[in-house]
Amino acid sequence: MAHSRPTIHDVATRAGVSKSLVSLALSGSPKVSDASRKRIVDAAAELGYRPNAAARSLVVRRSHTIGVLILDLHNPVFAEILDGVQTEVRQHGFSTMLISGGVDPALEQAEIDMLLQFQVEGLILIAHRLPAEALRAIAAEVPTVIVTRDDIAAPTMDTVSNDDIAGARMAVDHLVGQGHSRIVHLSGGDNPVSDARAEGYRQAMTQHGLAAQIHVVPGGLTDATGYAAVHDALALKPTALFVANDVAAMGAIAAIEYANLRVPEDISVIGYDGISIGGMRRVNLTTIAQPLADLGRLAAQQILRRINDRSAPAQREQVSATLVIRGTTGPVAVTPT
Amino acid sequence: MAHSRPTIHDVATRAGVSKSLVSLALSGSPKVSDASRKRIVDAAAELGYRPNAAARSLVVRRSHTIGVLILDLHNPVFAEILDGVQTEVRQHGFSTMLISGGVDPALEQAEIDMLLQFQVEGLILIAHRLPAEALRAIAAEVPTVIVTRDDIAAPTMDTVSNDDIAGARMAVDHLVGQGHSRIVHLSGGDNPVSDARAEGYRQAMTQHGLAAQIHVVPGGLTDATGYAAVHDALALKPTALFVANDVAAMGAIAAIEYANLRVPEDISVIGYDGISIGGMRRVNLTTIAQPLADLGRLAAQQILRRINDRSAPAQREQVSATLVIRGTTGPVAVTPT
DNA sequence: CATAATCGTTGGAGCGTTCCAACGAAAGGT
DNA sequence: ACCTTTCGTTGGAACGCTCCAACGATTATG
Repeated sequence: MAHSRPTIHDVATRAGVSKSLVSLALSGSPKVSDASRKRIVDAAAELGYRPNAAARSLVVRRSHTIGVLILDLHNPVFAEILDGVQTEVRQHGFSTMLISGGVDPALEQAEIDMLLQFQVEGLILIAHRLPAEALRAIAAEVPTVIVTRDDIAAPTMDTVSNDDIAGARMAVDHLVGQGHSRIVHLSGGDNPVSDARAEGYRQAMTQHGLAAQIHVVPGGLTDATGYAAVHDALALKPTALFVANDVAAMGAIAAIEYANLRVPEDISVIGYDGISIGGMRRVNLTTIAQPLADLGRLAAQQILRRINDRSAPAQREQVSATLVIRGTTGPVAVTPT
Repeated sequence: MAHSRPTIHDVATRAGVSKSLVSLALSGSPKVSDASRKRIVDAAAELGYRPNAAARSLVVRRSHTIGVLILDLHNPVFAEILDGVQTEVRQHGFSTMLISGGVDPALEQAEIDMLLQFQVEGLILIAHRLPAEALRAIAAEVPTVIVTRDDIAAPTMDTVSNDDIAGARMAVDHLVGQGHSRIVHLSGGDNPVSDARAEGYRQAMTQHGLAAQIHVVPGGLTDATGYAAVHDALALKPTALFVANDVAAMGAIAAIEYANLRVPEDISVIGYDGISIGGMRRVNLTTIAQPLADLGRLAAQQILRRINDRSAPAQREQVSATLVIRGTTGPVAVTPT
């Protein structure tokens, strides 16, 4: 039973040298004789030696780990962002410690505390629910970047997001371009991202002279809430729906079809996010696509930058979303419902 | 600039006690006077003290972290399993360190090495690609549980999986029950899980006296590979397709519809996994559903059990999949294509 | 009243590393 | 022949924490 792992000391005695030399050899120092190096490497291999990262990080005061908080793993958006983070971060010799937050902001704070105890060198928060104040406190302590939100400012906190207002306007523009005017927005509930998208909807509607047609139906960001919100939306007799995100849009489409209406013939639906399943022909969802993996990649780059220079000025990067026209939107019917 | 974090020593001097007492007080020992405890707690709060997990784990020789390796974050199956792992593990005061493996098995091994350097107390491998030998070496060193595979045995390695052969048979049974006989299997490529599902398909076909109809078209586990494999499958003029997993099934359906055939009227399609998006009405995929979150939960329970008793006998838990009939399968057409 | 037990507290050792100052031996320069 | 440099190597301190043995002061026991 290899119950206690071999330490550097075990390797040293086996190779007949001092532990210092083992450390030197294993970190690839040039000032170790070839003979010693070989003996050390062999001894380490025979013993199955693996350096203890906790001990190392204690002395070098670096953990080479960055913490990632994800709101909800079920939403594929976040998995795709995470993937971008992961690949970028790994290339620079860092690991990620992942926490998926719960619904409760207090729990979220506890999770972050735990990450900080592990001495993560940076924090990437993907769609969190923390109050601005708590966020600033965290950012003051450790390099932090927020993904998908940029409404909170702190001197040393970076953000990477897409311009939700602009994206929402693109959605409405597309719908109007297809001849729609009775365009209802299914909101994503009470959070900054959804607020911005609703705001973009209002702006674009107003700009197109459709201020009188503005209707925001409260909903959520999940399949179920999208499904449920359709009932209220249909009462407004829309010809098109702009839904706050793709997942909810898929739920909405289900509900529309359940009500014996066709998409897009009777009602056009456009989502937001650009999750990959939306691109599967089975789903075929028209959407405003964010470059999700890029979002993750950029977040990783920002955090690495700030780790190297903690006092760098706050950077708020924006990526631009693009309209992806697929099968759930079409021209308005000649005889409106 | 709070560049160097306060240590236990800082708290001690501020509270006017020794660092030992601080340690005692903060770990909730009863042998600390109320007066001292209060002073210590206050001092810690004022300083924003946060214990250094690396230092602690060095001395207590426990990291309270378990490592999770995920093959591919893009497949929603894994996210759902991970979610189950996460909630269970957290309840027991553990954290997770997540790595999403690449395509390259060598890279996977490197990732695991890194997890081990961080002194994770256990390893949960969700759909890995490691050779049996490497796996046994790892299991000998640290508690390990494999999710979604049970073909490799090691004395101290647990597995949790569903019975893929039985599940695949259920799929075929369902199709046969709908009158199908020209049932083609789109395989998931060359990996143990896909092999088992193909094997179940063959067994069931044989059992139903359809041995002559057995056709396995090589494919993969992604949307794109499912889409691509349909071309070969259609050449066999099937009335039903059993696809190795849900994601590929969605790709397959897209390809079928692109070929101007209808699902399920012309061709029935059944998948495997039970990912949640399959349940969205927009997708509405008939499938063999694994209890994914349960899979994750069980894996977590096994790892925790083994952490407490490293020499426990290997446990191979199986969960049972269930047939979920939705809209992509139906009775065979009276005039077969 | 002396001794023993209890209480709250403390210094120090040790966890597995890295890194620095310093070592002796060999090689080079004069 | 001596002094200096270079090379390979080493012991020990430090990182921040926990835990143990031991402390003095108070309280209980005989």
